[in-house]
Amino acid sequence: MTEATPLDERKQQILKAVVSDYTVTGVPVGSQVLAAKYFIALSSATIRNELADLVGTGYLQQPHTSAGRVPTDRGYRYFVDFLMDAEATSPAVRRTVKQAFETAPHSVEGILEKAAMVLAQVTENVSLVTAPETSEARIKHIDLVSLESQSVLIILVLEGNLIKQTVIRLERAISQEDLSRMAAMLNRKVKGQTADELLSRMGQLGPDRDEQRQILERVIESISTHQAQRQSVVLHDGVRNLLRHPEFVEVSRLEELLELLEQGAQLAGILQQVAFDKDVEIIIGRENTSSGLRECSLVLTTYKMDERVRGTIGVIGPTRMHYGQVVARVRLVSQATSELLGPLGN
Amino acid sequence: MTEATPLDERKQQILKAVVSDYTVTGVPVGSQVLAAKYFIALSSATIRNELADLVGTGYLQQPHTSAGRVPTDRGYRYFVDFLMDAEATSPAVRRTVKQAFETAPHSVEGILEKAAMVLAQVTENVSLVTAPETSEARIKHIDLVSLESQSVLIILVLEGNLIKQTVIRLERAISQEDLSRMAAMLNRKVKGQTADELLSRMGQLGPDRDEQRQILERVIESISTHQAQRQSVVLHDGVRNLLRHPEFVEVSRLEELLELLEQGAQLAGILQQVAFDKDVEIIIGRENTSSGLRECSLVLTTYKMDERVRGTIGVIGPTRMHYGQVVARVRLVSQATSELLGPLGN
DNA sequence: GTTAGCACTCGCGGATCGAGACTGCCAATC
DNA sequence: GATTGGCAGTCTCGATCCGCGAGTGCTAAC
Repeated sequence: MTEATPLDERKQQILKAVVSDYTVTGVPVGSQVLAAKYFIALSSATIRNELADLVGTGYLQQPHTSAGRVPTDRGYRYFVDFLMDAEATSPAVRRTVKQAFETAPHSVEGILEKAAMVLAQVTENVSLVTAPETSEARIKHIDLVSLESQSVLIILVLEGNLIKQTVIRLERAISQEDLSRMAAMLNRKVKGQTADELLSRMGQLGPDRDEQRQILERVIESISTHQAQRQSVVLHDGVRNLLRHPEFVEVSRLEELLELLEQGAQLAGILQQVAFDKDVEIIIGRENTSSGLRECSLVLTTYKMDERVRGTIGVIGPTRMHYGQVVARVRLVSQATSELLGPLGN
Repeated sequence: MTEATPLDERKQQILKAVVSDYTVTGVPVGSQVLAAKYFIALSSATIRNELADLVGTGYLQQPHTSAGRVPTDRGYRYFVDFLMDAEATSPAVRRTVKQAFETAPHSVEGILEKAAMVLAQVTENVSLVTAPETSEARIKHIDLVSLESQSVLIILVLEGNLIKQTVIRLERAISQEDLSRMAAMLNRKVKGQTADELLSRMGQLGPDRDEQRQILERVIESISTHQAQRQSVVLHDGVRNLLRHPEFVEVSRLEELLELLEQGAQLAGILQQVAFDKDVEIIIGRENTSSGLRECSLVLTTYKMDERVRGTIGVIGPTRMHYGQVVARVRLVSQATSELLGPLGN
């Protein structure tokens, strides 16, 4: 592309009109349509001149010589950065979101699943939600259950009623009574701390308490490995929505995207890089490092729990999407999710 | 269709050849191909006569006058009932399955997720797995965790380390110490019983133990509602595999199917009807009651846990699938899953 | 700077056509 | 009576062609 060119007012308005029209019709926008629908004071010839400039500076492109204009990634970028109107979400959408969350269970996972579902529904795209960071989540409760022989099931309740489980094998069999006593003791020591804190205080348990120490080590390990596992999983919903978009009649694009979604790891990497301080982050087309997302855009934000940012939530769709609306709805669902997760924090 | 016509040996062989060839090539099979590849002793004219008969009796059809023959649903049915060879699974596939399960966690959910994943992989179709029946699952452990104010988190460990959680609100606040005592008591009473059994013995807790009774009621309720919820969810994986099948270049078919998968309830109904006594059940094309599955086949079997049948596992794919291979692989994964779930039973 | 006019380009959809693949049928053959 | 070779007929598929319409770029006039 060429260097950043400041656009004069009229060029901005024309770019805005092209993006707006194209996102709803899906058809390349011609000079006559623009003159008739958006710029009655101007002739199509004038607009043609401006369009030619916008093509020259890389904000627009033509699929072929005698077609209308289509925004480039750069055009979309300019649009979302400077031209996009702040849109209010309609009452119908707010109601949909509210109702969806009313039936959500009292657990982080349940709420996030609902969030993914309703976000896909209201944006008509694929929703993405990362699992929350747990390494600094406070431990609420620990329980030990005796299984057969020397196996013990460790149940860990974290903030947000997030439950983790691991099975460990001990060197000798321990009765359920002993395990319960041990669990009670662990609870007193451990409650309200994070895995990180625990790790640094491991020394306080003397070497005499061998089994307790062993279990505690596994508890910490369980938190962090679960963390690693979960981070490569991205909840998503609404793949069927993509099929309605004409850009996916070619199945090959869909295939790349599905691969990304079903394996998850690469996608998780992208979502993790979302700046936690920004409001809503938009990644357009080739701005994506992943080639499968060449013609897709991501609209991402974060959700909070207990006043801290804990994960990413957003949508993925074709670059030709109604950014204003999608941004508003992603923000809405993110806020609703955070509100719902809040009271689970303690 | 016409009445059931017994097929003579040669017609059977021809039907078998048509199905076999069509499932691998995807192209309607002509008389010359059949004569050259499968029946060198016969002329194409003879085969044409036979083919015409098979069309007349409804086992085959022609897409148009000058095309080869394609099996009808009835043809596939005859094939899988009488003609299909028992196929052995290749060592490579066995290894894939084994390796996949080696990294599975020690919980029902984790194992079933892995099963869905690997089944999709080895059959190159979409895998389906229902959650296990829990109404007659034995309770292993109960734990009560005090949340803020009067809320209590009930954690329930069932057979197979299946964990369920619910939050309830009590009429008065109870300390964690009291809750722990109550949990210990509940554990003694409840351990090893099923929800059904508990329900019938509710009377044994006197009315004086009001809170205990209330909690117990919620425990039972939690098992059964979770049951209802879970039953409308069908684990699945491998949607991307479908895109490789030429029958899904038309996106509309895919859309119907995705809708079925993402909502789940209807599909769950179908899967539940799988006869638990049969080995592998195959449902072909229009034999499906659901219109979205008109051109799909299901290959289903069950998995066991603790010697009892607990759920359904299988795949969904286009009617044109390699039934012999798919059946063998579904069976393999089902057995591996059952073996892995077995030791979790106690 | 704006505009009307005009020649030009190009994609799209429909029509046409020939090649190729199979079939069904008939008459000859075993 | 079953089987077979031959042959005319049918139909799809892909390539090609063509005209329409949409839209452009350019030029000259305002």
